[in-house]
Amino acid sequence: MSDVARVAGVHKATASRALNPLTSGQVNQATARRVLAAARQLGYTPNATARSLRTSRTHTVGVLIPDLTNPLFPPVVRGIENVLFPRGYTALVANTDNEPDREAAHFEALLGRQADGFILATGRRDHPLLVSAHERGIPAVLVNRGTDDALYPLVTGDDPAGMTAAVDHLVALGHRRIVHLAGPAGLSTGLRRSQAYRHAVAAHELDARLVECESYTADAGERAMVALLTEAGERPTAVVGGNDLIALGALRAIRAAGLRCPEDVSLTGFNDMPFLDELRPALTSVHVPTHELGVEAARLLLEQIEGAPAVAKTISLPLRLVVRDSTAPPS
Amino acid sequence: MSDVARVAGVHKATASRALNPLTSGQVNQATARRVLAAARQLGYTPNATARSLRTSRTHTVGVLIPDLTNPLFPPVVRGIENVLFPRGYTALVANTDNEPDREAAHFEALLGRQADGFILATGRRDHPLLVSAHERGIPAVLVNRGTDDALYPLVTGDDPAGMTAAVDHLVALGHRRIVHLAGPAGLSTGLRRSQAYRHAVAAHELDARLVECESYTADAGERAMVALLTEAGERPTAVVGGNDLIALGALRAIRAAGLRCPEDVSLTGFNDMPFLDELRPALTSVHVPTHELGVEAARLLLEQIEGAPAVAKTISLPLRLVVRDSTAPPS
DNA sequence: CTGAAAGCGCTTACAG
DNA sequence: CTGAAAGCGCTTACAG
Repeated sequence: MSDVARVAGVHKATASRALNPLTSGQVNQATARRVLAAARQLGYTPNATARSLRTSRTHTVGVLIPDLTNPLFPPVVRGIENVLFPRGYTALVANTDNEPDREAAHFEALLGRQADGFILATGRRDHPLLVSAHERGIPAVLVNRGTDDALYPLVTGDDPAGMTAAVDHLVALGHRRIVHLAGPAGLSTGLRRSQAYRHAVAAHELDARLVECESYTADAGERAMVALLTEAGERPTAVVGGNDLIALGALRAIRAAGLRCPEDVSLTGFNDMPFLDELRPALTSVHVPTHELGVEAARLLLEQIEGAPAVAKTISLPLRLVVRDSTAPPS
Repeated sequence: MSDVARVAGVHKATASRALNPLTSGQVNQATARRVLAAARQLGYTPNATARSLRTSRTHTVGVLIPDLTNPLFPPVVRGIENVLFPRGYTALVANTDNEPDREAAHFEALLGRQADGFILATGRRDHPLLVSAHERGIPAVLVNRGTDDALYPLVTGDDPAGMTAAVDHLVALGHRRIVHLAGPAGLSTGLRRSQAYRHAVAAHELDARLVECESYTADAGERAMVALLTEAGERPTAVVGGNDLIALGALRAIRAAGLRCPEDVSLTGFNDMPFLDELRPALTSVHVPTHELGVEAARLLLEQIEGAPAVAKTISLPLRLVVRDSTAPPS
């Protein structure tokens, strides 16, 4: 920047003002033009590090997700990026694998890099990191998964409505024995969907039957379904997966047991991850607007960074059931 | 840090030396312990911004990918992160959507943030950005897709070997009319795989027949397959997709035409993206070790950042054909 | 409208 | 082994 100032024949303070859109009004138009020209000529790129040190704003936000490899998260991250980038922010994405140590290590690293705020999509319902962040006045927003103590805004899908839509659909098809392969109760989505399932079946005066999976994975879903199929008692005619991966695992177990979907067992997923359409049978699922989740979270975070207080409100985005080929009337 | 120094009763220069593992040897052990204790007590986190300004190293690398939502890239990014994070680096991931303007804008933004280096997985074979980066001595590594001018190291799958394995497999099953639904020739993978396809069929003294798709998407694959099926001449008995998405689109078109896979048309993909196993038929594909690609790229970048020259070598990782249910002898 | 000066929080050659 | 000082590249109150 000193070079730019010299070429333009002004003091570097003036160059700084001319180059910053917010302060360029304080500078004579002709002078500003000269500075801009000099900057272009020299191929000048402002040093964001120096700027940050001076202003104590890095225009950087930390995004903590469990695992980028889970198809739920890439669209969330893109939604976040799409609102952040045009406003001059960049996202530092870190994968925690739902391990508290990794999460804490990344959180510390991001704090050291002076992130202006955080978006957390990580799972546990109980979250010591957040308490200390809140005490320190650090802006943050939660996506998809809440914590028991509401300290920060949460952007999430309307899981109860989505779960109700899935159960109602199965009941309308004529199913009476509808089992829920639930996500871990230690995750807020797992708990919330399980509760919604109980309410939904109760509303139809059906019995709740629920198997908790160890994790939101196909393998866990397969194990749970195998266990369910070897249990005594009448076989269920419909299974509601806690998410799509659990449903995929259940599908494997259904086939391995020599059963057909949807003829013998109807099956629904949750999240509507990509390529469900290409499966045979194409999987009925509850669509979650993941991109919009990211967009809303980024907006709320930006508001906080710009001074709005961290209100622990919840923003629920509507979900919709996408009916495909894995659900049919019981035979 | 001044606070830490005061509490420990030393000058901040000494505190700085004690806190940095590389310089803590220069400090009396007892003094160092006092500083560490003070830092812990105050909950001190070093300000990476200030450090960067002083050392002109941000421990940050820019990762430019086309689209995080393409299942090829998340594992690459995780591989990158897995080597970067333990070494104190973080990745700034940006999506370019293969648009030159977006790419240039992100590149500029990352340069302004003083990224220590770049990993580029973006597509075009011709790349003005890279030329200017190279002139400026900026460390960089390419992943998966190379450029025509070799300026930087490239880490990629051994596409020719993968393509040859796919064609050989189909020939061994008895296929003679094998078509390639190619990726765009403007992308280096598209060109490279097409060439390998031509060589592979020529080696079996078969005619090459190739349809170029507009992009690496299911829709483009579907359009290309529809066009192919409406052409005059003998219908092919096997189709080699330029990637899995193209193959998925081809599968749609095959079905829409009332044909069965693999009975009427055998089909292979490329990349072996997640969940191909769950498709019916499960798709035969060439497995690309995406995580390893990211790991190797990050290693090479770190070497450059630490002073190694940017040698334009190519590192080819082995690929292997995963045979599933979408390929069978012609009927 | 512009300049001169101070300072953001570190690191590191230079003395001692 | 430790301290005092300079400086990384910006921004911004304060004068003029």
